[in-house]
Amino acid sequence: MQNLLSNLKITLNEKLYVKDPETSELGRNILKNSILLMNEIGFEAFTFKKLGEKIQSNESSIYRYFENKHKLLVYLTSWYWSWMEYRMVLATTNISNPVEKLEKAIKLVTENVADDQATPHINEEILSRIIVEEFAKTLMTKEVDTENKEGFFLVYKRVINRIIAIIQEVNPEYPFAKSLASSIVEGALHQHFLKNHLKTITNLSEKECATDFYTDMVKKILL
Amino acid sequence: MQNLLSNLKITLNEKLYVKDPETSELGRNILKNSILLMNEIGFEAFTFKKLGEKIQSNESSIYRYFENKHKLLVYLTSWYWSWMEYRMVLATTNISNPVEKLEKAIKLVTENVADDQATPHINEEILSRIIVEEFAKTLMTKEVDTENKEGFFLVYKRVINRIIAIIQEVNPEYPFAKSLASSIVEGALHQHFLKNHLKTITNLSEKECATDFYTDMVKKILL
DNA sequence: CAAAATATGATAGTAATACTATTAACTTTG
DNA sequence: CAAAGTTAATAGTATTACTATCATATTTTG
Repeated sequence: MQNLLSNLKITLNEKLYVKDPETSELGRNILKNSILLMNEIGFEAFTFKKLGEKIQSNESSIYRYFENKHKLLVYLTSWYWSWMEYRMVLATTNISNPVEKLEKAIKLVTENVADDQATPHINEEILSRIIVEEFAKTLMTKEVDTENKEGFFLVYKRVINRIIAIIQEVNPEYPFAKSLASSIVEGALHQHFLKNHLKTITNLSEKECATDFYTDMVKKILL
Repeated sequence: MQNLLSNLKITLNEKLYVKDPETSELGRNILKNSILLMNEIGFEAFTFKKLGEKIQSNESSIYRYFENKHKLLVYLTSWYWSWMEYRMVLATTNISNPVEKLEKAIKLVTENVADDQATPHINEEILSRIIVEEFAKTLMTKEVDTENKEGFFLVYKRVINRIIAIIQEVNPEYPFAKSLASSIVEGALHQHFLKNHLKTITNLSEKECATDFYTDMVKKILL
């Protein structure tokens, strides 16, 4: 899988950037360090000026890659969901049993993420923390409808649509396949957030992941 | 119920405000119009200056009630959850059958909200839209742990704890009561968000609410 | 009812943010 | 080697998120 991944370039919606950050050293440096800095200080306190200082480059150079920090966040989260989709395809193709397929897909979107060595400039473990803490902010803006039309959230929706398809394979009679799939993906992030910050209203503890909760849920609902 | 509510003053954590907005005409005006303005232009574009213009008052006067717009949002969302808790208590006390109790609680947190005439300065219908679009932002900050310790999210957690207790009454063997309860409350908001903006990944349509989806889910999981 | 306390309004000012524009230096490529 | 493109450095603007001060209006209370 590492070999496969190292040949795969994750290509994202061109509207997300001014200049493709994967095509230059500075661009990859922006990606790498924006993940680190955003994880350290949070999206609100994150600025291109601070990032410039961190990578010993200039604010204005970063603006040549991304229009603003919102689009950078959408880029990073799209990258994550694209990587997730790739792994989901790998994990579920050639598995004939739909239940097993669903279990694998759920495991992927609910478990704790480890760094994938195949992408040296992206630390997936840290990126997944940003997804837990900040992903909702990419959607919750007044521009969500415009940006949705421009395809900013296509990758995210594609991941959910794959899960919807598997749910329908498992039980074609179930009437809420879409809501169930989106609940699992969003809900898993939320449970991880709660385990980090509001521990009293989740059953997940310290290093536990949300897989058991959602696997149990899905089986009881669909089987 | 309207009579009961008109005698009930919703009292919130004193750390959320500088001066209690419920104690003056200007304060109530700030609450009323911050809900309207935030719904119109969204939390990011919302400023105390714009609110001042809207209510024909001064920016600096608003700062005498709230330190910043984040705390105002936490105040408004706490108000909402407090109102929700009150209605939940009313709807579930004296009902002996736990399943029926759970159904009523789920209905409350998943259905579309209508304005409650008992509170003239708060439009609950519009406030509920702000909850759907902005609530996650009250939690997703770098200060969440400090603010949680200061009790900013107590009301929200209390609503969830009431649902946890009912779930445990219905099925004491179920091992994920906490995660299920928090999933329902957060998930319902998210499904409403999707129905407004990303319609393809939810089964809810136009004016539909999330009650059927979650009632079905909970019954299959717990019974 | 007068003095004191409090609430509000108006204005000014500051530091930081989120950019845009310009110019210069350096690097790559045809 | 000249042209084109990339990056760095600097400066500048409008807006935001406040803080401080002072005047005035209103309310409280002794």
